[in-house]
Amino acid sequence: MKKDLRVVKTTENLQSALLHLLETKPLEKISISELCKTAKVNRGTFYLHFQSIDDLFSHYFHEITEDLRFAYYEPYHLTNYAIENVEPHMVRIFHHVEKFSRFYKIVFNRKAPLMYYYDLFDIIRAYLLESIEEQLAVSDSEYLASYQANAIIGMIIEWVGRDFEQSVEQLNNMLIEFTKSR
Amino acid sequence: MKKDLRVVKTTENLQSALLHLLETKPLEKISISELCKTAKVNRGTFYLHFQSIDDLFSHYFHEITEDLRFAYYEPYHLTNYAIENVEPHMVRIFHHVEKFSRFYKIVFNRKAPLMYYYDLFDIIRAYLLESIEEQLAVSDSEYLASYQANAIIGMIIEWVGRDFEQSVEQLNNMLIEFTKSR
DNA sequence: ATTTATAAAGAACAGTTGTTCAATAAAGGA
DNA sequence: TCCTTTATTGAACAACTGTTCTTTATAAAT
Repeated sequence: MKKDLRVVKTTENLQSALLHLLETKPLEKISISELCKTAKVNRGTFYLHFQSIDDLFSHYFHEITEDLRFAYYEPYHLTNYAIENVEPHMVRIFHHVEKFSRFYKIVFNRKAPLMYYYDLFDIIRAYLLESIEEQLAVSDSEYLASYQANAIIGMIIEWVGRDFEQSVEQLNNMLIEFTKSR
Repeated sequence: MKKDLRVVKTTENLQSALLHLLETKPLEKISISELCKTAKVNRGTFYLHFQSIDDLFSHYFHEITEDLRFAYYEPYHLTNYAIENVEPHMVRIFHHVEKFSRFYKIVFNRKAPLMYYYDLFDIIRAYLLESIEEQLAVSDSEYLASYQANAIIGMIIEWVGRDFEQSVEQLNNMLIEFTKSR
């Protein structure tokens, strides 16, 4: 069951129109009308696929996070989930964020909805949950995963707020330091 | 220089109208028109003080977080900032969130803007920053504060997602456990 | 290649948004 | 108390939103 080519075409048009408009103005100032005009898509058609600009961006951002979900998945599995080997895994997270820094500035904007945040959170949390599980009670390890995942995002928030002035290596070294003794 | 009574009156009316409407529908479905109608405030007047429903809620939520900022401030200072005494301080955070659970469900909603999140984040981060500072480089301790503050919020996210099924004591015990060895 | 299914366009609707303006009302200062 | 200042109102505006409907176009299935 493959997708109707017409749907593929319109969603692609909408997506690239969004990227184009993002070069000139912030996400929250892009109206659906304007977007459809630049995408040459009828406004009613937009609502057939998305319910808001945020929803459209969310779909696009989900594609970005696939870079984290899949491209970085294999190398981690090679490390046998040992806690000592969390390091290279986390380097990849910071590297990924830097690679798409333009979009992470949008994701962590005060006016951005939490939906993007949760997309990132869920991925990191799932990674960490795989390397926990053993000794703790189930709900405790779920809380630990959320604790650790969000801690890392805390560093990313700080990083974005400082406009990426630190290097990926510095971020990684700090993370190693922080997880060591607290 | 005290505030104009008319301003106090209208903002109070808008705020209580918002609380009233929140009993019947989610935040994102409340329109400015509807709000102004129930508050008996002219729509143009709304824009004199706020720029959106989110902005109004943000102001209200800021009042809620004062419960965390001030009411819980003194007891913490009495403990001399010792790391061992972070415990009672953190109990207060979870207690505060439970006390205003109705609003924290709104704050952590997928469609809610990050502005509320940052309000909470900044408070917890400021608390933690006070108890760090000593041995680390300045930027490192800022990153550590963000790391730890957001870790705690990670637990809150998990807690809200589970509709507060764990007790404040359980949350606190887990936090003690997590900060001990990682 | 023709038929069938359905996506997209186009047009229309009431309601919302953000803004501006002159007129009015109400608060604060002397 | 009177005067001055300024917050609020009410009305109007174009633009945007969310939705529905019919018609047209285009992909998929046979």
